[in-house]
Amino acid sequence: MDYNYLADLLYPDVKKDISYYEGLYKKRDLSDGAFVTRFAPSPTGKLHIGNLYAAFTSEIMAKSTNGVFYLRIEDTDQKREIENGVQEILDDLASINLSIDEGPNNGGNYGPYIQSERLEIYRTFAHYLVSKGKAYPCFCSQEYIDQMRSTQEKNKERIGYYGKYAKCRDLKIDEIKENLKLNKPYTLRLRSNGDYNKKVILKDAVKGKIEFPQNDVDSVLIKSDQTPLYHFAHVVDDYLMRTTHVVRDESWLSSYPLHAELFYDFGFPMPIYAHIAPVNKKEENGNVRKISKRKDPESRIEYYALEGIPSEVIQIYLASLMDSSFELWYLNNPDKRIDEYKFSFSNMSKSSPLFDLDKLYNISSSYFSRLKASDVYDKALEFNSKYDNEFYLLLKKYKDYSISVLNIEREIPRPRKDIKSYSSIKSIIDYMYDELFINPYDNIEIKSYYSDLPLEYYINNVYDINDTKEVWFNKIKDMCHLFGFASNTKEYKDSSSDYVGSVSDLCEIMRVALTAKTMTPDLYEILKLLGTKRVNERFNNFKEFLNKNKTV
RNA sequence: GGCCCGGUGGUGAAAUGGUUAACACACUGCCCUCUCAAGGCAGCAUUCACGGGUUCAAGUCCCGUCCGGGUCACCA
Repeated sequence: MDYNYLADLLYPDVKKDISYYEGLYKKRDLSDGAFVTRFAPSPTGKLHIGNLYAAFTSEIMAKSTNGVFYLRIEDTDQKREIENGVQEILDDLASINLSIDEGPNNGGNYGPYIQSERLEIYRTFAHYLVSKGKAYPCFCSQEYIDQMRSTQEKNKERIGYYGKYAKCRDLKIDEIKENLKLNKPYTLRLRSNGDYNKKVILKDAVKGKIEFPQNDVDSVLIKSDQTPLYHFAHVVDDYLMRTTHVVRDESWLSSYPLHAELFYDFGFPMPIYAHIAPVNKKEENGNVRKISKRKDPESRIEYYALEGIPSEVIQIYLASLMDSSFELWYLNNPDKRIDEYKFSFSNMSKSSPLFDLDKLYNISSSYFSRLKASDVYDKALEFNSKYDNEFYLLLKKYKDYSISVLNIEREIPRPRKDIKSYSSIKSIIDYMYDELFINPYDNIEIKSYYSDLPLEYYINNVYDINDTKEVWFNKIKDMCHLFGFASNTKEYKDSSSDYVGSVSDLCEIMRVALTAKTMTPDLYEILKLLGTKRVNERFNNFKEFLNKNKTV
């Protein structure tokens, strides 16, 4: 058969040849050891943390080798596509701050980066394959395929379009012409030369050496609607975009033999593959499964936006999932950038990690504790402008004051670690704003030692806003005995029956009066920041509250 | 079912044939402390899925078994 004739018959519109595209998308001029990686999602809905894990892995490997990371949208299946799918992917990636070098919105010399805009390229490459006798049109109906499958299942044979089941493999040119004339829909299939009894070897960057039987299935390359299937598009695109490392989910492992054959047929060099295990999730009942957007709210990207977990934190978490040695390194080098760490595929776990929210929050609170107050303020302002207008306006109105509040026990060697997300800030400092201190004592449990007398004494005889912390606390200790409190906890523990409480209980009265909470940051700092007027007000209000509740 | 991948504490995991199986998160206790958050110290917990074999020596190498997962589309 004259394959050139067949190729022109099937693709009469193809005028260019593959060397045109090879010249157009030249080998990238990068330094030795630079990786070219990509993230190639389909616009079928929001991303989840597992997708992000793959995307981040690709990005960080490129970044840490001074390579290129690009985004390619795989939208060749219109049936599954959703509205705004591309935008959602872009938003999700932006929310964890991945730096995309090339993509639909970033430009680049290897585009288009959306597969539906590359159809002419695919047709040219399909034409090439047909002209080499490596692909052929298949007019088999869905009914035939279904029937073939059930026969194979019944006979316990391997399933697939191969060998004697590949009816269209050896169609005569006249038959093909006849079918085309009748406008019969057809797919383009690979004419496989593989031998199932021979091996093909994958040297995977993560999994190591894996042997498979060779592919001998005449897989569909181009659908009857003329759009390519993943396998075909992957080979063409990753070659033309000069990808050096294909990072993808391990579920692709089993289609490696097909991909290997396609690369071979085209005569293209193969990229290095890194098949990574998907992120899993443990259910309440102990079952482990792949993390899911629907079932696991914390797997959705919006969860982190809503919680106010910084993108850096997510990156640090993903990095430690990728390579647990990173964790130790980062602990010792908290000021370095993530990409300064030398990541390696071979350090990646071969098995699926379990998603661990506790660990993420732990990383988050450490992260927050290292920030400067003004940085926390800026980001908190930004966060609340989206999610909490009331708090946003307060932060904005009392800028310097708010920064001081956020600076309590911060920017010191062992800073507080109570903030774990931007959304948690409000509940930690809300009492510092009169506007949010409304009916504060409603839920206070009045303890036996609560009394307004120490407050009264404190404000009249002790309080001096200019005291240092040490002087202040010594004064507090001194006044303990006047009201039956032990001046230190040891004293109280030794003979608790002699006292109504200890100095910590005395402080608790002040703390509750000022903040309506029993647990807050440093009391001294709070007193200072609230200022004389408000301390007076709050003490008086608390006194009123105590009196009212005593009589009832 | 065929093919492929995986299996070290509750979790992430280190270990490259060589002490008592690191470290981090979580949990528990103690210390420190005006409460909390921290910080310090200690503890809990892995018969390295199971069974054989090789070796002076096995989590590590070999064989078998079991369990979990993936894949076998005109989805990606």
